[in-house]
Amino acid sequence: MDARTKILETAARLFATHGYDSTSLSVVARDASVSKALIFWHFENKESLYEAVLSRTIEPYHIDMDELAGLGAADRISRMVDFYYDFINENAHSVRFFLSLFLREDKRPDDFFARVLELYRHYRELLAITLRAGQNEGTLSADVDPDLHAALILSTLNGVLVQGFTGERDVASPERLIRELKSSLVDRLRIQ
Amino acid sequence: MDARTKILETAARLFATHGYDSTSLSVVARDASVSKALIFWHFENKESLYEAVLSRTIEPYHIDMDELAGLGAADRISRMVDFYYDFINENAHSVRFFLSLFLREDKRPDDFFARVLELYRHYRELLAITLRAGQNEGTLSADVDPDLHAALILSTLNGVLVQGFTGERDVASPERLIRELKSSLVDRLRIQ
DNA sequence: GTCTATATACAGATAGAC
DNA sequence: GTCTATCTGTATATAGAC
Repeated sequence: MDARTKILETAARLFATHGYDSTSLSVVARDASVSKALIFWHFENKESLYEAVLSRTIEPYHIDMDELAGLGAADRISRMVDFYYDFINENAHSVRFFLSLFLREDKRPDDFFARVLELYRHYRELLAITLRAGQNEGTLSADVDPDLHAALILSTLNGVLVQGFTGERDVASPERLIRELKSSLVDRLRIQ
Repeated sequence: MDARTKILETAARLFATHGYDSTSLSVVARDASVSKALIFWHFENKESLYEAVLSRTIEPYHIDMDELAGLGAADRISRMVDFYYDFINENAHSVRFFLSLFLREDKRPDDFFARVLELYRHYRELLAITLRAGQNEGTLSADVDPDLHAALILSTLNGVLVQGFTGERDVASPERLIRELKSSLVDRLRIQ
């Protein structure tokens, strides 16, 4: 691996765990086994390095809802819930990082946040569209507002993932919570 | 207001918005209109100031579930949901701050986190107890696990508050989400 | 209790050799 | 591309006058 990549990976790990200000370039250099000066040769300054790290981090984020064809609306939603949960698990470190950035008022590079929010909205719209389709087909109960209920499902998913991040899992594992979510917020809408 | 209190309040605001490392004592001193040296006279060092701030922040946190007597189980749960939501709104700044601390791996003073987690568990237990009581009375459906369902309600509440923090409220306001939460996760359990 | 002045360490960033 | 040596600013923290 070349030095530039080594720097990026090391910085990504440190930024994500300690934050921007608490991560000194001296430590990045030491952990990446390069000199501080080399960081400034590859990146204009600390902020540029940070942006390069965010850019790399967000790169694999995408929504790809294939293999949903042929399923009923409720099953499609159920799969979408699993998709979201798997995505969070696969990207746990960076998702946690982005969430912590959202909660801080400073150091929020708007470009990246816009992209994350866009993916988020897109996913919510897919949920809402699927709910509405199920209602129109007559396979899902019509007594919920599709947009509102989609937002609730997403909020619950976020709550479950936050729960996972805080390490509070004595009562209910994330997996059990996801099953209960599906049971209470998806399966109850099914019309036989 | 005495200087010590002024320092504590200024530091609380700055720590909460910018975090520990990004908050310099020079800025705290300037915003509190005191000298840097005075901070060190009142507090041993920056970390002590931080702990004093956390201690003050957490002080008003408590769970006080009065005026629930006489209500049926479902209404009690509904009130508890409102209680949680109101609590978050009243303490939005500090709750947001604590949540962001939970997501970082460093600077987690364990004493305070233990206290916050204890309140959290206590609230969840109150929910679970009330659910179980309703099932035993026959006013709530018995086809959910009380502990698991209580955890799900709490996860959803947390998701709604995170949603509020991220500023994503175009589709659904927190208030509408809370109403949908009650409708889907509480009212559906009612047995007439 | 509160201040000014200062010590000390380390941050981000640059110069210049190789 | 990569290094060592160094500059400059600012951070935490202390000394000592009032």
